[in-house]
Amino acid sequence: MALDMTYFEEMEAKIPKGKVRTRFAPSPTGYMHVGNLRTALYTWLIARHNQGTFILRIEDTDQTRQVEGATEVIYRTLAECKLDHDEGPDVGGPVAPYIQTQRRDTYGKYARLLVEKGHAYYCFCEKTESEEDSGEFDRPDDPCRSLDPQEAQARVDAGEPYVIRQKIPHEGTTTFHDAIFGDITVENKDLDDQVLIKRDGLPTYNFANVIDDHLMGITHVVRGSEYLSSAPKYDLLYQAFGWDVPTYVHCSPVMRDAHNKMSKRHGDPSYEDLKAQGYLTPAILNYVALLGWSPKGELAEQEIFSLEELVDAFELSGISKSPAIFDIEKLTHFNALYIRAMAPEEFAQVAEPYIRQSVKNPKLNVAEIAALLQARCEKLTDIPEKVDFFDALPEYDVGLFANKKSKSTLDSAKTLLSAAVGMLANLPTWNTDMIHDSLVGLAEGMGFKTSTLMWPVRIAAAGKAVTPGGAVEICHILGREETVRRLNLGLEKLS
RNA sequence: GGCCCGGUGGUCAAGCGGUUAAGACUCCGCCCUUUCACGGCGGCAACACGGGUUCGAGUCCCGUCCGGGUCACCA
Repeated sequence: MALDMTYFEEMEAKIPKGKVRTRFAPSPTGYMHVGNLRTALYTWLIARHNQGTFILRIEDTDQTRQVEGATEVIYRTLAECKLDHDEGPDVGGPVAPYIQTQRRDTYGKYARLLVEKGHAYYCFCEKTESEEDSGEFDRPDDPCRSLDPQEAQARVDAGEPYVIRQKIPHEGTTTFHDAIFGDITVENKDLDDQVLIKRDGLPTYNFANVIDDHLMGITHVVRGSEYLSSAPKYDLLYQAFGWDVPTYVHCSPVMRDAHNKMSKRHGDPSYEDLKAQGYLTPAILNYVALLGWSPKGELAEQEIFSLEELVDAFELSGISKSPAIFDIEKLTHFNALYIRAMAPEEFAQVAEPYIRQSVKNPKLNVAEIAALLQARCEKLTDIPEKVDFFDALPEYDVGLFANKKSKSTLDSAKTLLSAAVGMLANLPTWNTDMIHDSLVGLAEGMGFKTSTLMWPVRIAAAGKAVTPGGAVEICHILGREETVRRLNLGLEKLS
């Protein structure tokens, strides 16, 4: 049966040309780990930096590893991160479909084309299990490689199971170019005749990639450096078809420590985990962008980048060759910076649910509490334990009233607290300025340092040594009645 | 084991033949201060090792060591 060449011509005619086109091509096998997110980000940045097109393609050729809901996580993550795609399964596009299992026929046709051209062959050998004998490194030549094409075709027509393998030259070398690593040359004899079409008729990852990347007009192939060693086989495939080779962008992995990649297995956080841990999406993206990439020139010292700024600044030459260890402490620092940079109202909004986890009393002003928190939390999840005392005065020891830095002793605390209660109970207006000025005035009038008075007031009001905000803010938030009640309780302790 | 890639402070990193080897995180000290933070100032700390090339090498070459990847009908 002869191949229908018009099919290939039609496919070829659909390929968009002239613009940068990149693709994020996850396999729906799990969740978005940090390395994945970074790959998506870099891929998107290359497209946007060059006013190009960003495509989402789902690589689901492994039937045995489908995970339910995995594609939804991908869509959701990209959307939350604002890594919008121009083409994809959900939005369509000129080279649809964008799900590999729906392109099944295409791969078979191209594989047969390759067989016809003499760059691939049918192989009828039994499934080879990975041979454990590590002593032997010379792979025996596949007998099917030299089978007569007529005979092979006859066996295929007879329904015998087969795979299609790439026929790689035994002689010579192959040199491919990578935007990060430069030119890399390998001996062809070190390359094996990899499977292109599996026994189940579906393509292998490597083959599907080449076909789809070409047919979708992809100009920059961004992927992990673990694919570096299969890149020469890709080049050979492109050559066999007579196609232009895209620009390879191989990125070194994001590591959990010096020896291991980030992985679900080790319990390393995914994007969603990080969010649940109180990290902000823009902070995560900003940090992840800098893990393995750094800006050049003028911008070399800048660390804080919005997505828009990244689009401007992103250059392939800034991508690092060596792996980068994910440092949660530095991410935390970025997160803190992002929190502090938020408008107060915006922060109050995102902080509210966390504040309400421990502050149930509806009379307490959330915005006011949030204002105390903004410079004092690095993650949103830090919030609940910091503000629990607003709802309920914790048990505390009378010894807390003594503090040498504030020059507060149990005696001074008793004297000052007593005076403070009386004064606060009769303040004409309950606002922070009034509370502040009268407290400061009181201390001065009694010949004490301000801090010597503020310390016991705050301890009595909050019941803990470390609090967000000072005595004045805490008293104001609690309200006069509750403040007076708590201060009197403190006085009792001191008696 | 073969092949490929990498190696600047604990971490992220700038550096592109001549620099006192940036900057950030962490840690420490000081200042500010109403506790804690924030903010400001200062400090500790690095070119894996050995040979070349060169007037001069973190920067170029070779070797060693260390680390990673790959050698699937997984991606």
